[in-house]
Order: sequence, then structure tokens, then C-alpha cells
Amino acid sequence: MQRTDFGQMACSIARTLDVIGEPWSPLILRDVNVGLTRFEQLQADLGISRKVLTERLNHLVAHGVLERRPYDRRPRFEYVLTEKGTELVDLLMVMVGWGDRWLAGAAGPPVLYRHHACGQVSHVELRCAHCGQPMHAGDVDPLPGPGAA
Amino acid sequence: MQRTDFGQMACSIARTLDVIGEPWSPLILRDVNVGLTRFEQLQADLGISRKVLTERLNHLVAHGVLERRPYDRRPRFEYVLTEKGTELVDLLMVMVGWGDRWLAGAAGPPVLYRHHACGQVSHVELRCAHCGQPMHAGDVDPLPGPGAA
DNA sequence: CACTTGAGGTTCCCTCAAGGAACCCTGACT
DNA sequence: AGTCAGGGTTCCTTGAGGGAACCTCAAGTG
Repeated sequence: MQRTDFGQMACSIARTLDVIGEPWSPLILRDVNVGLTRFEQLQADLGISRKVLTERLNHLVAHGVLERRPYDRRPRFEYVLTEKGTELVDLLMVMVGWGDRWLAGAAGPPVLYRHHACGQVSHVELRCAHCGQPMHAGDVDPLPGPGAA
Repeated sequence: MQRTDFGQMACSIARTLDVIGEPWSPLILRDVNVGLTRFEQLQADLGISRKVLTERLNHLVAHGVLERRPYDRRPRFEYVLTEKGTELVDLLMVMVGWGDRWLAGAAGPPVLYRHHACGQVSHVELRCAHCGQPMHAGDVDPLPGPGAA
């Protein structure tokens, strides 16, 4: 697929895409996050080619997003999110928010999320980690960082 | 690319991927967001094939994420973010946050962001739009929504 | 013991998308 | 009329995704 190597670019967006930018990868993480952790479960739920599923899982394991671990004395394995992978779920939640708002149509969102802390059906909002105020497209200025090219 | 049609799935993640899941699309949005709005600018900055760039721009325009508009009496066009597209930048900011944290390495992040409201270099944090408390992977329960399959 | 079963892949072929270079079209400028 | 630049389009080659068939290992069954 991606013949251009995004991982070498001096851009955190490109680097993130190098890890989860291939087709199916975010959907695999979504499924793993809700407990579909085995090869057969993922293949059945997604309808993905077994070959591609193998490639994606290996890639995600190689990048430390998933951990492959045995769950039986037989050669059976499940894939679980690492801490690195768990934090990627934030990205999925933002995708859900945008998709719900702009793509759900008249039928409404296919899934709702109840927030444990308040018990309400809600969605994510982006805030500044420093001051807690909203932080969106026009609210920041980019500056060259230490890892700039 | 994506031969499987994610747009038809009853999942906001899959639907979002149908819009911006193809290779290069998030990087195009990143560039447009920082003012690289013309075909030649995008092609030069990204190093993307002209053919693929054409396809991506048409796709993003067709989905209402970008607007193509003339900026000269000659047939010259620029691509600008719609409101729908501007809200997608949230997704990019979360990708930046994750990439900075997990992929930047010893060199540190290539770009820093100063938040207008507080003036500090900061990053985004996900909060519940209802109660304002943190909202991450384990903080929600999914429920079937009105648009469920 | 041989036989079956199921998870977790691997191999094969086919099609179509990405990369890349060359080419084209249009309107302004000289 | 000739040139130039922006914004594409066309063509070919390579390689990734889809899909079906096949393989392997260990446990369970008779």
C-alpha cells in the first residue's frame, strides 16, 4: 500500500500514520478494544482477508501497539492493547465524535457512549492539557520543536 | 486502494476512514490547515504523485471536507477547509499528541504548539463534553445508538 | 492408536491502486 | 506568435488488497 515511508518524516502525524495509517488498522484496534482479541474473531467481525489481517497484526505488534500472547497450552494467541495502544483509542474516540456529527445522517449514531464519571451519554471534547480551555484548529500557533528537521 | 467500502459500515470510525482513511489524506489536511492550499504547493511539500494528489483532493471536495475555489481570473484554484474539514483538524491534533509522546524519540517533537488562551506550549487532552472530566479508553461504556445496524 | 476439529496462520493468483514521468490545456504576459 | 506557470491528465510499472485454498499444531474422541 503506502509505498512512501511516512515513518521517516519529521511530522508526528505522518509517523502516527506509519503505525496505524494502513487500511483496517484503526478498525482492528476498535475491535481489540471491545474484546475481540483473537484472530478468528477479528477476521469474522471485519470480513478482512486473512492475509491482510496477519500483516496488520504483525505490524501493530512490531510497533508496540498490540501484544501477542498465548491464552492456551495449544498454540492459541490473543492480541491485547499495550499502554501505547490504549492511548491510541483516544484517536478512535475523536473519529467517533466527528463521524457521529458529520456522517451519521438521519438515522443517528450507531453507537452511544456513556461516561462513567457523570453517567451521561456524551462525547469527547478537546481541551488544553495546561489550562483546560478548548483547544481546536485555530487556537494554537505552531513553533519549531527540538526534533525539527 | 481500500477495496472494501468502509463508508457503508454502521461504525463512525469506518465512515470517517472512508473520508480521510486513504494514504496522504491527513497530511493534505495538515498542509491545507497551515496555508499550503494550492496544488503545486501541496505536491512540492508532500512529494506525492500528482495523480494521487488529484484523486485525494477530488475525494475530499466530494465529501465536503475541502472547498475548491478560484483565486484568479486564470483557472487557478485553492483548496480551503470547510467547517466539516476544520473539525477534522481535531483528529490531527490528537495524532500529533500521540506521535509526540510515543514516536518522537530522543530528538523530541518536531513541532510544538502554543495555546492562545494560556500562552503555553501544550497539547490536547480529551474531556467529556458533558462534565469536563477526562474521557479515555476505559472511561466509557458503549450502548446501541439509534443508527445501529 | 488413527481420526477429527478448530485456531491461527501461509500460499497462490488476480485485480486495482500508488509512484513516477511525460504530456496537455488554459489564460496571461512579452 | 512564443513563452510561462498552474493545474491537472495519461501512460506504464510495481506492489498491495481480496479471496480462496491449503497447511500445521495440539487437543479431544473412539
